[in-house]
Amino acid sequence: MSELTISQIAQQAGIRPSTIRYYESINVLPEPRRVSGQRRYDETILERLAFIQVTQKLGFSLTEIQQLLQSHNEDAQLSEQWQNIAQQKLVQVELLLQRASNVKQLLSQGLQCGCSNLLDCIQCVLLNCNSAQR
Amino acid sequence: MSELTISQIAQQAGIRPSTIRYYESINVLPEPRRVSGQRRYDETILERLAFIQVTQKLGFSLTEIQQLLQSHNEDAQLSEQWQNIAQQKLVQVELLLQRASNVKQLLSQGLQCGCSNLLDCIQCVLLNCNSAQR
DNA sequence: GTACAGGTTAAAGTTGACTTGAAGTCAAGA
DNA sequence: TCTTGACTTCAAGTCAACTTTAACCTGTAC
Repeated sequence: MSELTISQIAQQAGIRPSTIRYYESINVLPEPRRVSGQRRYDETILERLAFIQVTQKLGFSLTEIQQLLQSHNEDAQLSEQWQNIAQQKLVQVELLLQRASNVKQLLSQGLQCGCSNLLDCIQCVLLNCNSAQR
Repeated sequence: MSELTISQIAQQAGIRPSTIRYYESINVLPEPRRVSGQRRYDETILERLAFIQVTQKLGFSLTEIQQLLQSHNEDAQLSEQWQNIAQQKLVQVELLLQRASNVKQLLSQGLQCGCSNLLDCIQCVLLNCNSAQR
């Protein structure tokens, strides 16, 4: 039941207080309760912030994240809508995962083979050349 | 040896001609040869554009991408620099891969369990609840 | 030869995601 | 009571990554 201030939350989440206020202003975060005008949060907000951070890194816009987070206490249509968005996003995440593992391979093989630039490495990976070429 | 115009390249890469000119202006793409003032490309540019697109999605800035692409025909120091950047980036990509697969699990399990919003689903995934709850 | 489709540049505008600044409120401590 | 530190709002500023605009050029088709 511990109640945290905006800067405590910010610190734990690794972001700035202004970011939290901004998220609230665009409805990505709900309005928290207040103590003499100041925001107070419980720790569940951290879960939400973590989700926002990861999905952002995955290329979701804040508008999309807001849609994902907000088909709540609404009718069945919106629940369907969330399923649709989630389905779309799932496809995108899968694609990104594939491509990311290609880049991962490119980078790590590049580090092994000792190519001096990336386009060399692309060739190197495509040709499956493992030998160091200095 | 087919020579393609800027809009043909743009179409194949799924971007706009203006983006290609922009990339050239910030040295992410090399200056192409010209025919009476107009840019002409061969298809290898598509490889480079594909790489740019993926790495961008993975969170690299254009400045970082430029660094990765440009430690070329330069001395050994720059080659080392590219190895350093590649090493750093590899760590980031691995982290992102982990997190992405969490989100993937969240989204796909969310679709299975029929939760009507994401925070329910986070709970659902954490509690390992597989049953549909309507 | 003139219209037109598609290219060119340089500069200004846009968008998303924040950050900063100014001016004010509030509670606790000296 | 007065200062201090941490909060508040609202508006304006910033930054990356493009896009749009305006004015112009060029090769081909009629």
